[in-house]
Amino acid sequence: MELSSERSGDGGSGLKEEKRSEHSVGDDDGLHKQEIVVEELPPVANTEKSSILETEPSASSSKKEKVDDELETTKAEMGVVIEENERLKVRLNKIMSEYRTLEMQFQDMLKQGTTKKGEKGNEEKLLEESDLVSLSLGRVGSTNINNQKSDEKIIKVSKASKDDEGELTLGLECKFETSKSGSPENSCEVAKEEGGGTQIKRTRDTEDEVAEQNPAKKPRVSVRARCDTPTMNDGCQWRKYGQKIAKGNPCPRAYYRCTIAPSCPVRKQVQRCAEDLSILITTYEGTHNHSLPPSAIAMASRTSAAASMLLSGSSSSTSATANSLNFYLSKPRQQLYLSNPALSSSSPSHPTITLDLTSHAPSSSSSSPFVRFTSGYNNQPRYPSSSSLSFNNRNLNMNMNMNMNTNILSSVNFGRQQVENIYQSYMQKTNSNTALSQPVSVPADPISAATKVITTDPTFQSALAAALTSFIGNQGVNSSVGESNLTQKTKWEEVFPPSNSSKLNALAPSMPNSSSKTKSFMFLPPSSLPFATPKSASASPAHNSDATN
DNA sequence: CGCCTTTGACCTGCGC
DNA sequence: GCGCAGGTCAAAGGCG
Repeated sequence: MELSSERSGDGGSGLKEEKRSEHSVGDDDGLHKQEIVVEELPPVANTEKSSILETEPSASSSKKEKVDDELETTKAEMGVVIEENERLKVRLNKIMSEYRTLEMQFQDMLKQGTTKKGEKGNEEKLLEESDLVSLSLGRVGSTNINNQKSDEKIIKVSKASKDDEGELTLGLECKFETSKSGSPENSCEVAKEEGGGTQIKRTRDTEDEVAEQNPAKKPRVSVRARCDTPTMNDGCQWRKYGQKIAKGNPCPRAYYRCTIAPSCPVRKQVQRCAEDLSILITTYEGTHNHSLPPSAIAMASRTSAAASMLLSGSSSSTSATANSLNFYLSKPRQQLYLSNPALSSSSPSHPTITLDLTSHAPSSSSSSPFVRFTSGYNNQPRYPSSSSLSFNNRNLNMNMNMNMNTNILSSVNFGRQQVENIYQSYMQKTNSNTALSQPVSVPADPISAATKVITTDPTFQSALAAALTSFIGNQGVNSSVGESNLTQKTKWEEVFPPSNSSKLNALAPSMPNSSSKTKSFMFLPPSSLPFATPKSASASPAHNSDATN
């Protein structure tokens, strides 16, 4: 959405095409998609043949032989496709069986957790949560309060995955239309049903419309990154139009406007973190109304996706309690990562999502690694509008090009087993490729090992980010992602080859064909961080006085 | 000369 | 209503 309308248009049509093909068959998994190809091929071949025969009844024998040859070739190709189809069937069955196993294990874990928590006090509850290395998406506390309910939701999701329209139904229903007539922007319709309760529907044609509806809640995306240069090079051209000393931060805040197009409404604020001057906090606001240079696309898609996520989470007043996402992959003492006060206080009326690409989160007192992001308007009395995506490595480049349906997220939980599976998949891949690198010692505890890898290996971080993103970004609204889909698949398979990715796929029960259906996700190698380059000022010709601070 | 940064003034929203 | 803080405007000056 922050991307150009061109991109939106392209991606949108791509999405639509795929959806159409799904609908035409009424199945939502890759297996049947394959079958589409297989089943549709013969008629085509027959048609060709018959038409040739009919139009040229007096064709020479050589021509007939040619046709026969073509027929043979087609048959051979069909055979290959059928074989491939069979292989995919087997693989899918394996994935499904693994998923069911994992689901059972996870439910057992939840039950055990409920039992234990019933016996322990509040303080121990925190420890319990901490011990559960999980990627939990949902209301903060909801997993504690109502595990039974989340169990039901998970089951609903898995059931929904088998429904015809490729949408999540039953407990969750999500529908994304990439474009509507007259609007290059995306439309998002989210229907949520909680325990047979009311449905919340939301349609968003444009971000501006949302802004009109909630003028005080212009979404913003804030990026925290270590950067020595005055500004991050995000590929765009900016013009400084103001500077202010913000309260609570001695470093001045600089205001920039996008100058690629005169009418572009996108603005950004750049400010050094008061606590750590090496950290640059860049806050983006608005949507580009022009095409972006390639170097800017990555960041734009990232921020726009984060904004979209934020928007999708701010869809309604009730979502304030429902849109909290909480990934944590550590032993956090605090569920929430509180954004930097200097940042968050900048705009209490703006929902802000923070992509934290710094090594250490300011509020993370322990050395315990974490891969966590939180989103939501609640749970943070002081900074009610801020959310954060926080990763424990500066090199982690996770394209947050995802548009989360937080209603889905609220019913998704990753368990320890899943993390282990991710890790093991990663390790398999790593070990298969370690001929060129040093072997990785595998600690006895997979969680410890995973933790170690998370904190040390950007590749795995990217992979994990991919896992999370594919999980939560499946319902892509941002049409720009159509373009990035290939990238995603490629990178994903690099990290988790088909043989190893089954377990990961099993993590996405509601998205049986997540790898091919995921639209809203792209991740880039760490080296492609657009703002990490030493010459980042080239596209941001700012000479901020804050650099002297 | 055009584009950019700087910087003080002004506007606006919010809390008291 | 007032004050504060964030955000924006626009004139002035610098730079290539």
